[in-house]
Amino acid sequence: MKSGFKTLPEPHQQCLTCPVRKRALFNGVAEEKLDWTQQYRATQIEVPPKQNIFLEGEPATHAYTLFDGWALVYKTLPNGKRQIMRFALPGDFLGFQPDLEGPMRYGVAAVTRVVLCAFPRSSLKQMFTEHHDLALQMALLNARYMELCQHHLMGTGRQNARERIAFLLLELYYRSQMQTDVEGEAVPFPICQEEIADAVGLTTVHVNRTLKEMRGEGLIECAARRLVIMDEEKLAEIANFDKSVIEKQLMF
Amino acid sequence: MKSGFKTLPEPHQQCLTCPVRKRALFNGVAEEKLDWTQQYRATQIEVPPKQNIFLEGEPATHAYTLFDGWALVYKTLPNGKRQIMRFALPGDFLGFQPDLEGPMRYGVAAVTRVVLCAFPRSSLKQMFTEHHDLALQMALLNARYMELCQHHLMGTGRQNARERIAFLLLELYYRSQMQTDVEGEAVPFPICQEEIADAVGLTTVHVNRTLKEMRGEGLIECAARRLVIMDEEKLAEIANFDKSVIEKQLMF
DNA sequence: CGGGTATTTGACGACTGTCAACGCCAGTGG
DNA sequence: CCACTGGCGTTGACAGTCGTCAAATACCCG
Repeated sequence: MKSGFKTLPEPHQQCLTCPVRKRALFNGVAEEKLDWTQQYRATQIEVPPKQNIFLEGEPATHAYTLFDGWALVYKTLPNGKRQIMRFALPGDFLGFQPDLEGPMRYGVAAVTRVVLCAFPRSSLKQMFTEHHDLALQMALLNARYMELCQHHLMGTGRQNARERIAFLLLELYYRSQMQTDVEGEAVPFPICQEEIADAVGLTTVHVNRTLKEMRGEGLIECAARRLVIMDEEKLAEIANFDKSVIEKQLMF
Repeated sequence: MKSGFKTLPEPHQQCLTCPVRKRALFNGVAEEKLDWTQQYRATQIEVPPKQNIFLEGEPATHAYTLFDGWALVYKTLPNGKRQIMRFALPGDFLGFQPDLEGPMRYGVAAVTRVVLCAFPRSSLKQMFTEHHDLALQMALLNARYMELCQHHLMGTGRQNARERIAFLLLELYYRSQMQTDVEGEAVPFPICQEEIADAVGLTTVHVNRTLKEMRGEGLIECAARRLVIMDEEKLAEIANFDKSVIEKQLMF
């Protein structure tokens, strides 16, 4: 799958200019110390929509920071059913796992066209060992992803279709809004109903029915890869989404 | 709730003798460097069954390594429904989250009587900053918990009652077995059906029906706080539990 | 022995999945 | 320019899993 990768001629320093600095790995690392990241020969690559970045169970040479676009992190059951763990947005780190260099324990696929900053996985351990700010930062980042995963688990385990979908829409709405800093408007929403279904643990048919219902109630509008939240308050109520608490958690 | 805590007269060094060293925070830290943990004034405490260790949304003074007993990590929806994120077994770390010193984002409760080794949360950051092996170790530990959470999410989102329960039983069976190194026998199983239900996202009634069914088929036996897996292979098949893959992940 | 907690059971209904078909739209090629 | 094709969204009928409600039984501890 990786044969489609295309290496861009951008300079290494691009890696340090991730648009969403505050949630990237290098947040909190002193500017003057960033030079050494070059020694890990970071490279920028581009992946077209729908293409896999990691294949479940397969080895991988690099880990990545997502610079641009959306990706999805998933696992597949032996019977073929897919569960999406989380959607990755710019600034997110992809490819950290307990065995730093072992085969990937989850798959990652590009949703849109995606731009990645690559680190050789073989140097991750050294990187974290020599630069402890990075190790702590990675631990904190990972704790954040854990938070998302736990929310997700709570929703899937204890909420019905309406509630789960409302929750997902709000989560992506806020995370997306943080990227663009444009409030109250339509946010990019590049995922299809099948992806919503695989994320919240429903079938596409039922997701469709639920979205139709929500549109009918004037809660949301979604079309042409964009999402508008019409009645944020009511949607938040449905989702059991306590903005004051969760916003902080999403922001971190 | 914490009023029930009881401080034991054990020496600090107890903290370094967690029975499950290989998965504890100090794994990989050179023995001779462990002295400094004392400076964080680690204390051992004991918590009776059913008592909360962390309350959701409340501040907390300490984080913990679980030395003995089982605990459960949970979140609660505004409507009161509880979702158990994971069961913590000896060696597990409790209380790491993105905002190291902020209010707890999840609750933790003792399942059995529990023995904890406490670290002041206010010194966590310093601890991780000054000892980067610890920061990396924490990141890796956390990645492991993330793995469990993701498996859990996949099960809840994409498997039916039988499959989810089979998976949970096997997970706890293997994790529990690793603690005791006794194979093929009954393992301790101190959780009740309501806790199974809250973990896998079902009702107690349905959990009960499913367990009955499984017992009837000779797959398992569970009573008196103990669990026996009668037909491991068949249970693994039901759970879509690929032992060769998952055992490694559980072991890490 | 008594009271509280956990387990068990049955009847019923709702939510969600399955199957199948149709419509819409964009990209492709003649 | 138009037919063709594949992906995605939409809809309906029906079935099944699972939740709800309610009550009985078993178990544990003081």
